[in-house]
This record gives sequence, structure tokens and C-alpha cells, in this order.
Amino acid sequence: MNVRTICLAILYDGDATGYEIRKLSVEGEYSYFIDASYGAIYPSLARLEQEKLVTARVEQQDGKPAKKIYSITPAGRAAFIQSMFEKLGEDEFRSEFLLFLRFASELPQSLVEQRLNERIVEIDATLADFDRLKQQHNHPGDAWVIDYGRTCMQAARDYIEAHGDELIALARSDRDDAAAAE
Amino acid sequence: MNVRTICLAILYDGDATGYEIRKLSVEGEYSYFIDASYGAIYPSLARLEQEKLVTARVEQQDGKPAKKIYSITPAGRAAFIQSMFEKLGEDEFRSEFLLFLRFASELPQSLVEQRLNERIVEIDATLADFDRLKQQHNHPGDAWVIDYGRTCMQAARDYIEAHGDELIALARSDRDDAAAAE
DNA sequence: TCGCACATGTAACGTGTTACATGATTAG
DNA sequence: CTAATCATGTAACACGTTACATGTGCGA
Repeated sequence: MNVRTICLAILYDGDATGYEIRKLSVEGEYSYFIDASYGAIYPSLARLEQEKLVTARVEQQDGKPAKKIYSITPAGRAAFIQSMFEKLGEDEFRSEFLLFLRFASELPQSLVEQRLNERIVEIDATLADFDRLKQQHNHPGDAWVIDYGRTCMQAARDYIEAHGDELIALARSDRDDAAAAE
Repeated sequence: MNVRTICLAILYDGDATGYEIRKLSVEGEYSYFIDASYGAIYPSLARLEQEKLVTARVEQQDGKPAKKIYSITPAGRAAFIQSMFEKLGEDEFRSEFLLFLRFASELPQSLVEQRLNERIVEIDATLADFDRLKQQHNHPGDAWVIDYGRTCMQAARDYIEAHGDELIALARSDRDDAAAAE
């Protein structure tokens, strides 16, 4: 899944500027699909404009820089929907957190415990964010996708709460670790 | 998480060649952390050797190309463990599948249904793979991580089975879609 | 005999990030 | 007065993929 596709998906729901697209992709409802920077978004939008999949209009603002507002064209909508018919890219999941936990037996107990606690806090924040997103969804499919995410997150949280202790028990006791440091 | 770190993680458990590392990262227990190609692995190993974090020895084989077997050095072990102490990279999750589902209302029912069924099959394959991996794990933390993965996968599967129909109901009926195609 | 598994490596290419350039307004 | 927000865009860089080059033995 590339920045290009995400730009089309966002513009599918309504006009936006490059700046707004980046915000949505970092903080908003799209942050669970991608995390794109200006350096990727602006050239992407320029290319989409060339290909006539979006159009742009400039809007002057007083006190603020001029905005370049992009709109999706009928051809853009068709191209996006067409891409949903084609073979989808595989889901990708990369977790340095799980790699860390895999090596729990080589790491100090206190660190393993701390990281597990931090993760619970992060998951709670994500769950709260899902609640926020659910208030302001615009697609009929949004609520379903958000609840899907919530279900997976909750399962992860429950697993950590139920079995975190087992992992902490595997870790190096802090006493051993202090001894090894000498 | 980069290829470099994964190479060290794999070599932490025992010697391996570049070829084997790629296999592990694509099919094996590491495929849930990364999916690296030769073009990334070989240069990475060469650099690790320069930095004295791994050593290499060449082993001739009759009928097969010579192997270059890499071993982690004490400095390599220390560097890897040190990297686990430092701030971890964030987990990343990208799902074109969820983007597709989000737009269910714009897509034909038959396609949405098909993709949901395919996903169930994929999840079952992954769950079976987890069973296989659980037989041959070498770290004490492996079983925990595998069960964590299994729990999340199972939750996703259950959710699709329980709520898939709701999403299919949102999709365009195939009759409308045929009409729209004219 | 066709293609796959074994095995290493490079070069071209794609895609995205980080840092920079520019500049006004507003909130702390 | 300092930092953040709004706003666009480019250039250097990092990192990774795909395709290619090379070559043997084995199973269908």
C-alpha cells in the first residue's frame, strides 16, 4: 500500500490539502493504514494531478499561507475502486516489541515488566482513540473496521494481563543482572 | 526494525548462512518480524563482519556452492542486547485488507464476501503455522510470543465470523453493480 | 528435460524519511 | 520571546526490492 493509494482514499471522502492528508495519515483514521511524510505526499499529489486523477485549486488565506486544495476526479474514483478489485497487497506487521519479548530470558526482569506495563498503557490509549474515531466516521464500513481493530487490541491486552507474569518469570532476575555487569 | 537487527537476532540463536537467514525471515519464525531479500541480507552481513559483530567461515560442499557460515561474536551479542535496552521502534501494522473493507459500501457484495472468506482461510493457515513453530522453538520466550500471536489471530477470525455478514449487507448488491457497469 | 533447491552476490530502481528553506500568526 | 500551527515544497539520504549473473545436482 503506497502513499498514492492513501491519497486517493482520503480524497474519496472529500477535498483536502497535502497538509491535512499528512495529519490524517499520522494522527487520524488513516494512521492505521499508513504513516506518510510531506516528502512523500506532496510529490504524490503532484503526480496524481498530472494523471488527472485529482484536480487542485489554490485558496488564499489572510495571515496564513495559501492552501492548495485537492479534489478527486471521476477518473480518480474509478482508479481507486479499480485498485480494490485487483489483488491486494499483503497485510504487514512488524513488531520490535515482540522481538524484545522473545529475548526476555536474556533481559532483566525489571525491563521486561516495564515494557509490558507500557504496552498496556499504549493499548489503552489506542482503544480510547478508536472511541473517538467511532464518533466521527464517514463511511458505513468505518464502524466495522474500528470494531475489528478494537477486538484485536483487546485480545492482545487481555493476553498480556493474563500471561505477562509468565514472561517476567523467564527474565533474568535483576540480582543476576547486576552480577553479570561486573 | 532493520535487516541488520534481524540478522543479529537470528545469529544469536546459532550460526547461519545468508541463504538460511533469508529463508527464516520469509518462511520461518522470523517472518512475523520481517521479510527480507538477498539484496538486503548479504550487504548487511558483510557490514556486520566489517564491524566485527559477526565472523564468517567458508565451507566447501561437493556438488553444491560453497557456504559462508556466519557466527555472532561476543561483541555482536552485546550490541544486540544493548539495542533491546534502547528505545524500541514502534510496532507497525499496514492492512490493505482493512482499507478494502472500509470501502465495502462502494464494492460488490460478492467480492466483499469472497475476500472475507479468503481471509478466514489465510488466518487458519497462519494458526497452523504457529502450531508448527511451537514444536521447534529454541527460546523460552518463543512459546509466549507464538501464543500472543495466536490469541490475536483467533480474535480476528472470531470477529470476521461473527460480524462478516454485517459488512456484506453494507456492500453493493451484485444486481446494482451490474446495472452501474452499463 | 524442465525447473527447483542450493548458494552468493551486485546493480538498478523504487519508495519513503529527514532535514532544510520560507514565512506569518497565535498561544503560553 | 519562544514554540507551535498553518502551509508548501525540494534535496540528500536511507533502506529495501527486483532482476540479473553464475553454477551444480536432483527429482518429477
